[in-house]
Amino acid sequence: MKQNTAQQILDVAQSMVRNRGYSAFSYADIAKQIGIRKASIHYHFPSKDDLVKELVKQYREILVKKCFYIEQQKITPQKQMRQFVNLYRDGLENDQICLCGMLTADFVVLNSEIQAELKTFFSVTESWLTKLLTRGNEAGVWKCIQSVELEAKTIIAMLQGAQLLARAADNNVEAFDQVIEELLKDKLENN
Amino acid sequence: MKQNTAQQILDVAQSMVRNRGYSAFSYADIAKQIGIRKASIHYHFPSKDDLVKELVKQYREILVKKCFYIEQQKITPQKQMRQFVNLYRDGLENDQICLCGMLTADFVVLNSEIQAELKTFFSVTESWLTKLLTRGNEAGVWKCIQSVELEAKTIIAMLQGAQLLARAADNNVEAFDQVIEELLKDKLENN
DNA sequence: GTCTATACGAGGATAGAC
DNA sequence: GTCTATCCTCGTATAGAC
Repeated sequence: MKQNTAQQILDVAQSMVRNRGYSAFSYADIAKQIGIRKASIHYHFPSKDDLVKELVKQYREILVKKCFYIEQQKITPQKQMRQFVNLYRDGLENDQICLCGMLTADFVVLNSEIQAELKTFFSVTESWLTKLLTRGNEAGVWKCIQSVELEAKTIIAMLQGAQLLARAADNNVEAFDQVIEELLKDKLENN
Repeated sequence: MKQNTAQQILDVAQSMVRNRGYSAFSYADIAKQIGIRKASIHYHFPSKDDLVKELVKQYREILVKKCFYIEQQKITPQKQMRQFVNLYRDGLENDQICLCGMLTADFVVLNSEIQAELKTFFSVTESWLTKLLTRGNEAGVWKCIQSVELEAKTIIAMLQGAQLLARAADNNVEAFDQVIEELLKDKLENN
């Protein structure tokens, strides 16, 4: 049951960043929550930037795995879209918005390596969505009027925006749901 | 040409918050940029929370005025929608996202008074958009399938999300434009 | 209103013992 | 790997002179 300290640090840090952003969490916060000392965290992640960079990288890699899992299921594109949306929705259920959405707000404050990780995150997500939309198009279930790439970008913007709105309504998941259903009504079916 | 110090502080602070968020700007930053001392800022705004609360309040009031101005023009609903969208777009041109979008990311860190100001911001914006959509509906230019309130909420989510995406692409206004045109193509016409 | 001076704690980070 | 101790800077805030 017990995992190694580095991963414990990453887990706690992820939660904190998703709630407070880059500038408002500290090594002291993490140390307190885990029950170790600040210096121990510096052993695993020498600087805050090292930690956050690893955070984004891991977050992205796990998302890619989840997307791959969705992709290889033998279900309709609509159901795959639903599962994708649920990746974002699930976070909200625990009062957490997307790590990369949060950090994008802090974009100007971050060093260029972390910025690059964020760009990769959005690029990867967009590519995956583009593939999904293309499959749906070819199967004749959707008709993307313009380009699938643009449609993908739009869906990502929507997910991020809907999360923000939900947060401003005290993490009201229903607000998120309403917006998503409205915008994706032609692309979803019940799961 | 010279304005009073309090307003100068608010102006600089607004710019900083929209770029770095609540936790990553300081009185020292503002003081430096204006050319006064930290203590002088405390005279005008005793605490950081006082300053930010006033920031949001003023930002909202100015937005309301701009919306009122758009509303009373004798132009089509589509053109009014375009002007509304441009309120958000204009900020991006100067590498600034919406103050309230930024602060919503920091929502958990803020005190309840500031949170309330933010809620008011979204509530006011949503109401205004709802009115616009209703007028467009009644004039027969749009057909909002579901509720106009929901449609309004959706547009706001979209604007916030599109801004975030643009920021992650180094404040690429084109990314913002593409998403907006895609989503509002049936609700806009060229300005 | 603005300044200097200062208090006080927090934040990021390192050295060196265990 | 984790600890104690420590450094140094920054951030928020106040007191009191000008």
